[in-house]
Amino acid sequence: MNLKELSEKLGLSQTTVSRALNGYPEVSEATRMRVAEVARQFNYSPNKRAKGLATGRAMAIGHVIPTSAQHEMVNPVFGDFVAGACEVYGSNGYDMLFSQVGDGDQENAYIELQRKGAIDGLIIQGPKIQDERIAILRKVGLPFIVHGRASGIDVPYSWVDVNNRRSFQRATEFLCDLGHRRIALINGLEDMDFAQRRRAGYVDGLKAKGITPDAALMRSAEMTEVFGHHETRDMLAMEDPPTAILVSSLIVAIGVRRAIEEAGLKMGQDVSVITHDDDLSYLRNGQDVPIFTATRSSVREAGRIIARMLIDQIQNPSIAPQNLLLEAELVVGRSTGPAPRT
Amino acid sequence: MNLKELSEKLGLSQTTVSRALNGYPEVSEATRMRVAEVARQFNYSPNKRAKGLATGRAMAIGHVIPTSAQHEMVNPVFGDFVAGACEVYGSNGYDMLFSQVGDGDQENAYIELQRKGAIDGLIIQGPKIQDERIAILRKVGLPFIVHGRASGIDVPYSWVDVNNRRSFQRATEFLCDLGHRRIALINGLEDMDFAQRRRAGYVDGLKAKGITPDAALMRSAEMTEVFGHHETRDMLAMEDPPTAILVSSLIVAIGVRRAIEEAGLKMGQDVSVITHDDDLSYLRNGQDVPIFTATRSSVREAGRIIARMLIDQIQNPSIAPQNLLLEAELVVGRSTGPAPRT
DNA sequence: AACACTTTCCAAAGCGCTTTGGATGATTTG
DNA sequence: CAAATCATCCAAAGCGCTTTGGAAAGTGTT
Repeated sequence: MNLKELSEKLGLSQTTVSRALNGYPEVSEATRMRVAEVARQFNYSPNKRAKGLATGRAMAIGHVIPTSAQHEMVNPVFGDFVAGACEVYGSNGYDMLFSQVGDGDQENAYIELQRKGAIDGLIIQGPKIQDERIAILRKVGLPFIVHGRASGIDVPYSWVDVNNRRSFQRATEFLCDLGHRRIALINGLEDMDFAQRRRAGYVDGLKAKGITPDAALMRSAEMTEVFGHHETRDMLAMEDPPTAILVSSLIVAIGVRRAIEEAGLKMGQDVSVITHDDDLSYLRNGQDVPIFTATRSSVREAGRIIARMLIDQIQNPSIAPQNLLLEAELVVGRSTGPAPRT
Repeated sequence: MNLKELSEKLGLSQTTVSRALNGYPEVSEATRMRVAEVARQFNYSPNKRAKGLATGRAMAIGHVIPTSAQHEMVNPVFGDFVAGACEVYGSNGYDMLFSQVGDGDQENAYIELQRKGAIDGLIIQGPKIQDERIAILRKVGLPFIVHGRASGIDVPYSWVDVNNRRSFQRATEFLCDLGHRRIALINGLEDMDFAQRRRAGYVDGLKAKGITPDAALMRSAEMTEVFGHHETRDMLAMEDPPTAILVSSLIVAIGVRRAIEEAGLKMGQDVSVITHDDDLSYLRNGQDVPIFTATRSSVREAGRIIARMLIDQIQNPSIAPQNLLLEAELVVGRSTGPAPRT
């Protein structure tokens, strides 16, 4: 059943049927009702490709996945983010489209995406320092919003980010106030913008309390459980081991905890841990009482916020770039305690 | 730059240019080269919507997300699966499209999806017992493959599944052979097909060893860390607590482990644990030595396999439904040991 | 009754591509 | 040398929708 057949069935022109269905005022309420009724009855719904071709809008929002070795999607944080965005897309009639793109020539990839007309806008995740995608997209003219920020990019662009620097500074100072002096940082990959900011916050916090940062206590890599375990075991074996560890993700923190326990120590007593918590649905930080003291900020909610912002921007292209800095809350759990006496 | 402009620039007809670009034989190699060169130079790429409209193919594969309370995407297993599929889609020119669909009338949703022509086929995840989606899709005529199976559906359809029953039976017998008699099962939601099969395997395993299943030792819910922790704490407080626990997911197992340790017990000594391990990239089961004894089967690889199968089916619609049963391997880690003497 | 508005509807063009059914000229064949 | 064949190319129709620019019918005004 297509428009033509439907209109024949109704004894109306395609124009009128189309207008009736899309809520244009040039059609009487009576015929609109009739059209709607018959359309429902025959299970008519317009062909998306044809509609897209005619209107120039795809009703889809893109997420580009670089073909790197470590696929972005496997990151559980990604899943929650995308779930949040998808909720908003869905209720606004947008679909979500992932396309895999060789990391080689990003530039052409975006131009092509624009040309192909498969999407109306896109979200950039995991911005790096000096991320080149921003300049490319500004040139290409596709609406986009960055989840995070890219240090070193001065041109205006829309972003939504968590105040990583402040939250890690607070967490660091919190640990200092508990008497800790040897505080480690297990960070994400340091070419990622958020990781840089977290480190800056951590260093600021230490300095504010008169502690000199120690490079041996700063680790960074892809945020896996195994990584957290490995680095913690390594550091606990040092002659001057840390008494507290600041961790970038709950998944990593689980590895940290495993290493602490394997060493026969007790978390929150012998070693304090604060982690960032993205409030993942499948990996809650405890139920009532938080397991870990954490800087918490729901990434799923961030997904919702960004999706809404992007849809706004698509529907109203003249809008100026918007920015939003979310504050993480510091929730105190049972993984922190006063520094042990030596 | 569209086809018309490009063909004018080349002094050729749209027909010829289109054919040159799509590899048809009716065009000389010389002009084909020329066309390709100029197309690259002007960064031409065909409009996807127009192409789709003309060819009737969308070059996109759908994943439908029901708008339930618990969003499917937040499941890390989902992320890995989808990443695997996306790799294969990408290298075959397909995009991946998620659409949110009210759980209310699934039937109409699929008919609409077909009608809208936004996708060429789809993957069904998380099949339930007697899953109605299969019948609907067969009727609608969209190619699809089920990740998992749906008990109670007898008509032929394509699926790829892990032999959940056998792997859980093996795991159960493995525990029995270690002397355990009180073996608990912490399962996923039991309206999910895989959960049913795992339970059946578990019960079979017990019976094969002459043990009567105890309903008090079988728990099931959404597979979160908190759930694993909660149920384990609950069961360890029983007067006749289990000495071994079979767990449905690594995430749940992490909660189980937390509860065991909180109770002052030692995993692999006081309480043995076997978990299913989907081999998630961000949540590896240890590095060299596995932490948990586990039934392992990479869900990411499953994603790749299914994607390939689906693309086959799309390109060759006359193909008969295909089925593939993957075997999980039982890897022995440090979470299991002989039953403690009482 | 003649006029100007509204209201309600329609025919046809256009979105950018593929594909059918020739047309044209070059090459081979009897 | 005329006829048949082949290699290249093209004009135009069509995919299913929206939207422009009217036309026809109904309403109210003088």
